[in-house]
Amino acid sequence: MTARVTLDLSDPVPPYEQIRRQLSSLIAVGVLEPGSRLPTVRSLAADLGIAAGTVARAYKELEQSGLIESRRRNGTIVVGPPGAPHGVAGGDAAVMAAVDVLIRSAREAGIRDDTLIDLVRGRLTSKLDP
Amino acid sequence: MTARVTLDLSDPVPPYEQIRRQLSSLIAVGVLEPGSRLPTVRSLAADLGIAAGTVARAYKELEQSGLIESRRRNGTIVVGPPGAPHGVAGGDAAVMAAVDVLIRSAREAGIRDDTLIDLVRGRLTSKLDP
DNA sequence: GTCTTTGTATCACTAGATTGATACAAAAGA
DNA sequence: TCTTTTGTATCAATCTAGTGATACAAAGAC
Repeated sequence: MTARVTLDLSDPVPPYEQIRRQLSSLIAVGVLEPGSRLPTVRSLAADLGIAAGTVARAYKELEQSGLIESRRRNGTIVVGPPGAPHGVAGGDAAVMAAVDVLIRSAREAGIRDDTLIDLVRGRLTSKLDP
Repeated sequence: MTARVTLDLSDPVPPYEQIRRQLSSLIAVGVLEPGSRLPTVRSLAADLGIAAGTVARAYKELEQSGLIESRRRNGTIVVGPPGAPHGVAGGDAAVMAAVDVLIRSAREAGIRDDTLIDLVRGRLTSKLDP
């Protein structure tokens, strides 16, 4: 249960952000279910060969996003995604399906992955007002 | 036609990246159609109050993504998105529709915007092998 | 052929981000 | 109550990315 997070030091994305992204999407996908315990900051740091503070930073940001919850001495557990607070598991399934549809149609249209991300981002921000 | 790009200096995202993202999504959405002329690096830089090299960097990355094409003395024009090279306008419309469906279902599920981006990213990378 | 307008390349400076180390704080358990 | 295990805070060192300035190069206009 340790090796679900990987680091690529040649990636320009900094380690704490790699950790954050991977855990975020694992939680969003449902691989990490609410109640799951994450490794302690020290153990994950040791596994990855980095400082504990780096893992702590990733955890902190995930907590601010409402995906996990850290308590001293108790460790860190998954509480999200916050979308289906009443156990409505269908919500996330619908989102996942929508993601897959999007990716398939984007690939068919020949849109690059980076461009697709930009597209979603742009659409998200432009949907704030209306 | 100049003010379609905005800078937010308080945003941690650097200026060149803000420019890149905005133009990328404008092109992907179709607001900037193939053949459109982008402002010159100097004029856009002057409008935004930044150095020309900063705009040039954004343009360079967009060119590497295949979205625009720069020629000396000729300026820079939109050539993409590369998805519908034969004028199949329906391709991008399908992608746009998929994006909207995704955003709507994510909002209904209460998923944060940042988390949604992470989710799409994670799904994109995990879809490389299979 | 010259001039002017465009993008391109380079380079040093600065500012900020990231990290690792260390010390601190809380909370559970013996 | 003492100890241990966890997360948290801090802080300085390093490193890298981003920028602005300047000079260069190509290509069309005249």
